[in-house]
Amino acid sequence: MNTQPRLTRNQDMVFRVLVDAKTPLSAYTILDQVREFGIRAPLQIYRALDKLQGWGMVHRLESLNAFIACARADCQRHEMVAFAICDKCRHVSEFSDAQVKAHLDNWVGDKEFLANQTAIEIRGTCRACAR
Amino acid sequence: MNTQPRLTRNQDMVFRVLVDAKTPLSAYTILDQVREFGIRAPLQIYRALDKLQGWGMVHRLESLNAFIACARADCQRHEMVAFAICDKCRHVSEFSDAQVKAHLDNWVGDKEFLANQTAIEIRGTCRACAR
DNA sequence: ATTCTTAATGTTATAGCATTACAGTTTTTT
DNA sequence: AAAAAACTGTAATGCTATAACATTAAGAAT
Ligand SMILES: [Zn+2]
Ligand SMILES: [Zn+2]
Ligand SMILES: [Zn+2]
Ligand SMILES: [Zn+2]
Repeated sequence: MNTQPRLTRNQDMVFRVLVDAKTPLSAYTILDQVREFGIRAPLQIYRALDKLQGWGMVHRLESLNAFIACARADCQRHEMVAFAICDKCRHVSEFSDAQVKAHLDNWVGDKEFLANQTAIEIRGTCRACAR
Repeated sequence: MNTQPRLTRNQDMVFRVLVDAKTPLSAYTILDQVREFGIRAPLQIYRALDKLQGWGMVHRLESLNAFIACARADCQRHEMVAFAICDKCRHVSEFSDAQVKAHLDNWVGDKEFLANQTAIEIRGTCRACAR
């Protein structure tokens, strides 16, 4: 998507909260953590998140209605990314798999479907939580 | 998941609405369509949807917060299913791809992640809407 | 520097999605 | 018949997201 400029004050606050978090956060949880810095409304969070997502710095986890900082260096490059989400501890592993991407691209190509964005989210239990 | 018994009154009403629909419906849209039959509260819809999902008769589209009747004969079998969702007309194509499943199984196997459920949702534009 | 233009911010209100808690009923099993 | 399990009804509440509008800040053009 668009290339990333210098972050504004709100964008920077939201991004920092997500980077520090060990688990995905909802927009309202982020809001709670930046209230002390003068942000008061959900919309301020959602606007910052929209920008950060556009720059590949943050991902939205559709099955959680939550957001997480990108775990990779430069995420707008690999464009199809998958998440393994632990339902016990909420740890999230981000990865990309070229072969999965190839197969899905293949399918949508056959159907002449124009793909914009793909969400792959695996819910389960991580190794640590499985003991 | 569990094998499907005879549907109760509420489950049957909700399922029929979804089967008749041409696009995914939110729980509240379903509610609107069954109010005339005496259902009044969202929870009655969500309870029916939970059961129907467990039996593989209905899928939840995470990126839409909406639900759709399964397009396949016996969906609890193939357990990893993907959706291509048109953002213009909301048409949804359900498909499964053994190779995608194999690659993702491979990844979670390496990480010793115990997968329960996988959501794959491709958002974009269908052939008809692309002209 | 001043105007023009675009992007970001602040605020309130509202819309949309989902669950908790509790009480009652029906169905199935023993 | 009694006990257990599944399903239903209802009200209240909580969480997630956007619409609408006014204001301010930042960048480009003259
Ligand atoms: Zn990423
Ligand atoms: Zn875990
Ligand atoms: Zn299905
Ligand atoms: Zn379409």
